[in-house]
Amino acid sequence: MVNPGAFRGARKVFLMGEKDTYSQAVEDGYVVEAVSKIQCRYFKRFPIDLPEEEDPTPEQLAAIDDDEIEPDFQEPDAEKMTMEEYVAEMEKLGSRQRKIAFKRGQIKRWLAYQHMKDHDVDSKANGAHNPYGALLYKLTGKEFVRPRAKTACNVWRKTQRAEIEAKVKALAAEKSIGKSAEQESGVAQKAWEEEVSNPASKAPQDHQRCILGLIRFMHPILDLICKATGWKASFIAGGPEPAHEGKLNIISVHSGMTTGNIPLDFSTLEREGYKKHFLPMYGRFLKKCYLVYGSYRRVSFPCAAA
DNA sequence: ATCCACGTTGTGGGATCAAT
DNA sequence: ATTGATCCCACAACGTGGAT
Repeated sequence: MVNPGAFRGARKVFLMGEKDTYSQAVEDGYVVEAVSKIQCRYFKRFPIDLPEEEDPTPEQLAAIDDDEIEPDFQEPDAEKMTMEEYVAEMEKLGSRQRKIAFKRGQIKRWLAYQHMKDHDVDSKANGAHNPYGALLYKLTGKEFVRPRAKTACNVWRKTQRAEIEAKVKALAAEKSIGKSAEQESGVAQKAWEEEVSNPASKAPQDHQRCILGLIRFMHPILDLICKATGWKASFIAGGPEPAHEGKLNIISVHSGMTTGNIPLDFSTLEREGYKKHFLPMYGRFLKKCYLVYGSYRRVSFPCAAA
């Protein structure tokens, strides 16, 4: 047996059942909210005070009402007990809260790990490492940042500016500032600047990386175009693929569906004609683009990526 | 006995956020 | 640019069955 994992029995069964909800949330971009919801549902079924090795009965689980309002956990009342009792109660409350926080972390990690395993996610292709990051930055000219919420600390320190300023000045006078951090960030900064300002890489590996990420990159943009214009949008792209000895390939992405019970996108609705006429038309065009090299099959990418 | 393969867990430290 | 708080990821460590 391998490591049995943090969740077993009914707990594991429950979490397994939440995997789809989680994947949907990843796709639609509301992971944080979904995880919180799953955590709530988990604690409804498996209260933090229920021993780990103990499962609720199926009847108990079936009786759970997720919409039922959670009662607040009672804070100990200092007036109704001795100091020692109060301290003990507060410690109990604290340890219970730590336990909850830890369990929430476990649930979050478990869901992330399972999702990664099921969907074969390449973390390097996401987020900051997205090969389209630099391109997107160039296309839009600037980042599109969402408005930021205020933290309690930031609100508080507005009222303390004078004191903070004075203390900081006193401290800064005592300590000399190290150079190593400066150097370290200088290197990263240079790499970033190069990535943003340099022309797109011509290396076959980089082309292949971008080809593989094309759908993931284009789909959200097409969806946004549909929303912004009220139109339907399709995207078509093609050319030699380094990973297939430079053979021509066509990728198309469609956004927007027909009305009706079973909504269909452009290529699905017009499947026959799309395959018979549309793709060959585009293929003929591509062949004329790459024939310049003599044979589009061989010459375009002599050092095909592995 | 010892090493290897593997699925999983926990965490240190870097990245990011939200503000000035 | 700079800050502290928070978030997140890569990776080390773990547990255990199977191979040698």
